[in-house]
Amino acid sequence: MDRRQRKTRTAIFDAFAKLLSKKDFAQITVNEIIDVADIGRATFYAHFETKDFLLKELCEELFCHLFDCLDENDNHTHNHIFDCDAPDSVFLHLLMHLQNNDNHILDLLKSSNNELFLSYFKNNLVKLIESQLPLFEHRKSEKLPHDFWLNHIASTFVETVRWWIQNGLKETPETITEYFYLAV
Amino acid sequence: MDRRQRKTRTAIFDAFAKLLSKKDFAQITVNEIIDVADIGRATFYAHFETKDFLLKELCEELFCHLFDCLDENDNHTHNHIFDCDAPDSVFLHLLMHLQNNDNHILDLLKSSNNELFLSYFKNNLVKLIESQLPLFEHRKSEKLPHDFWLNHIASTFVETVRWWIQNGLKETPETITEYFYLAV
DNA sequence: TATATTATCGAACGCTTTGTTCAATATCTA
DNA sequence: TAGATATTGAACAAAGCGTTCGATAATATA
Repeated sequence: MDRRQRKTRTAIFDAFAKLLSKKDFAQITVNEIIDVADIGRATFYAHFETKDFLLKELCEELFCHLFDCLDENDNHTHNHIFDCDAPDSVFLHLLMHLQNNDNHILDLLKSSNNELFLSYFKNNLVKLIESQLPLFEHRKSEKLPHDFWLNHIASTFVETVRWWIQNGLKETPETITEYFYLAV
Repeated sequence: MDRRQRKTRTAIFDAFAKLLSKKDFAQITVNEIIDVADIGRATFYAHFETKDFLLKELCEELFCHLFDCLDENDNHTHNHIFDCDAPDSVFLHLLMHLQNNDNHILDLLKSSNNELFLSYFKNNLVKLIESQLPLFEHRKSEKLPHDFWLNHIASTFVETVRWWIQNGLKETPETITEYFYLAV
């Protein structure tokens, strides 16, 4: 990819994420984005069809890639966000990266747009948890439909994260992981 | 309140709810609303400052009043949505009204705007659950912070409802209530 | 019933945002 | 260096927003 294109694209993403962490998606105008990104109007529309498509691509960049990397990490080893001294729990792993505010995901999850991002977060979590299901087999899971149970675990994790963030991240990732395992 | 005002107000609410059950809030224009409601443009703005305020008032009408009535029902008896042959669980109660599609809430929770309404739903649930907390004291709740536990119960109910609706309401309210109590 | 009050109407207005077009310019690649 | 490609900024039409105002219709009051 052309260096110019790359620079423009990241300038747009950065500006957009900055704005999203401050105000509602609906209130953000294209004019604001191109002002903050410091690019021409026509350039914006050369990259993204609309503001909605920009949002979609940002979410995919942030979450899908994140979880994709997590999957790959099970098999190979190469440098990416999940390549660090591995704690035993993949959930603890996630929380630690959140706490670090990697890719400013935390800022977005704190903002008024958090519902939006939490739903992306949950969708990707479901896939992840499916591969970790054996961890969650107890008395309860026998009496409940499989997909209900799956959804419940993912929801509980997401809502735990929401609670953690809304309360100002006072607890350690380890404590939150414990809460999660206790609740589920 | 003037009969004309009442008629206009409900015409707007009905039109808006109809549109919300079909398409995204962001894609709905004031022109569409006044077309469906069959009222003049100036009339709309005489009732609601903006589309956002209309949404807010609709949500309050739907959820706050609903839960307010539920509270009152504990003490007095008069005719409203929760005045029916009372099942023992207030949650079962809620699910039954959802299934009946009272006030078209179900249509809204099915739509692409469901996140929006589910978050209102949850906010009101938290208050309700606080009054029912003794029901939810088990082993787990002792080891978890009080507000975390409260949030967990409300989230679990909301996510149970979401799952139920997304799967096409195949189960009975009784079964869903059972799932909820098992999960939480 | 007669009168005063109040709500609705619809057309028109200025303003903001959107998404497109185009020719000039800058930057990349081979 | 030459050809290809990306960026730029200005200008444009179209659509939506929220307001204004005089005319008309419905309601409340006496």
